[in-house]
Amino acid sequence: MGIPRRKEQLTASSRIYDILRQDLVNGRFAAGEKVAISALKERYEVGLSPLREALNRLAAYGLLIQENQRGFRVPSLERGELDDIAEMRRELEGMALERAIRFGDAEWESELLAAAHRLKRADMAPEKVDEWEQLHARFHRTLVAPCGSVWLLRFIEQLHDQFDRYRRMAPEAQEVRRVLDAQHGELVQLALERDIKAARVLMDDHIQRSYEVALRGVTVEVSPSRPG
Amino acid sequence: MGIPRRKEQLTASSRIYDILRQDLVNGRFAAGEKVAISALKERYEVGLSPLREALNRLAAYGLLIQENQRGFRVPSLERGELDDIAEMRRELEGMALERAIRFGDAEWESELLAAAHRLKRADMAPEKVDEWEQLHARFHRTLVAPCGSVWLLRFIEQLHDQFDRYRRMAPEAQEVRRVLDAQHGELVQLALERDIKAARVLMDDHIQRSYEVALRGVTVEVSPSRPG
DNA sequence: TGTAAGAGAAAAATCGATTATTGCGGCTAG
DNA sequence: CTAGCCGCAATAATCGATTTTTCTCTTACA
Repeated sequence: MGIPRRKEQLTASSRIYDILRQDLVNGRFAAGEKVAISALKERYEVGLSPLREALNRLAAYGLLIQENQRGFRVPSLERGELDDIAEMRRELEGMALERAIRFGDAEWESELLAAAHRLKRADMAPEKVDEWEQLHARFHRTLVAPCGSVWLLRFIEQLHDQFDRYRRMAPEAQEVRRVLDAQHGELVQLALERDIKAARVLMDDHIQRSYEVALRGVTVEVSPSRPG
Repeated sequence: MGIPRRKEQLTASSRIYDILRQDLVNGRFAAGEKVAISALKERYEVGLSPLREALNRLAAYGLLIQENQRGFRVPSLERGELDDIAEMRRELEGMALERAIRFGDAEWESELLAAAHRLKRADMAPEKVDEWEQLHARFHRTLVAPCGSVWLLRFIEQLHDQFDRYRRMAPEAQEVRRVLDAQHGELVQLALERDIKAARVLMDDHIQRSYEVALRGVTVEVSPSRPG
């Protein structure tokens, strides 16, 4: 099955880009930290050129901050920025969901059910959290996929990556997590019923609750010893 | 006046990035064309490393398409994509304008009047068109600047660059141009009056008319000899 | 006449070394 | 003391050369 296309030969740049993007989103770099290029070079066993190309891409994407003549930094976590990201997620994902429900066909319904099922079944044990995150991201992508705008999808993806940096820094919130997981199922339900209005309301609530979880990662950051 | 900040020392990468971005937006590369890296190297008198870093950034930004192991291409101009870009501009700039009118202060009003005036006074002679484009972009930026969301502004900027690629490819449309220019003044008027609803309607119309101009650049592309 | 294989050229990607800039310490003049 | 300046070490940026992959053209064979 599938087109017998030539095997997609990845470059070192693209490989390291994917890895770094994951690691940044998953909070494996301290927020605000300076990126030591030569350290990364060893840590990921890659040459300078592909590494720098990957860093340049990540900066253009918004997961790193580039300062001329002084390299790259991991963006710090700011409450104001999280507010902005969450607000934009509400706006754009709401818009996309509405369109997806309007345009999505039977094939979409199947994929949506499948994605939701896989996510529900997935193990959330600490060592399998990366896998769960993949399925979670995929579910949300599937939900809005048939919205008809590649640019809208692109922006949403970008915002998701930004948002997840905050969420993954925050402490676990089991009670809220249960509610959020249940909402995934409800979103599918409303999508299949083509209830645009209710779906938007639920999506808003879903993002709002996620936001409140993510927020705990920011406010906790304030050190009690330093008044800054 | 201004903070006595250290002089921002540009890197070769950043310099070439700015230049290429301009040239891409202004249509100085044929749509769909393959980017010959070594040709650019000579054309812009820059080394391979900074050039490649700039190209990587541009691809992440969406002004180039990167294909592993076979370099970079200039995106082709597709009607469907222009539709998407224009639609998103309407949505996002409408949203941003509404917020800007709500949050903008007196300082904003001054800057807006100034930007509109500079644009109106600007010469549109063919050899000064780059300057006019700068002022035009700046006017639209100023209009939505106080919307309160850096991400929204970022997306709008990106869409503007995409949109302008199409618009600058299209043949001149003097009559429509006059209407569009007049609308700039009317937008300022409505912004100062804080008439959110009317401003959004006008912005929608403004983008729609610009879209229709830009569209002429796409449909003309179709060769009469080939029926595809 | 069509298809596949392969050599050689062209282009992309990467490496290793070099150059330029910044950041930090100590030193000195006021 | 403290502000400012020098020089050194660390780091970022860039260069030139090399390796790897793709592209193109030719030839062989069915």
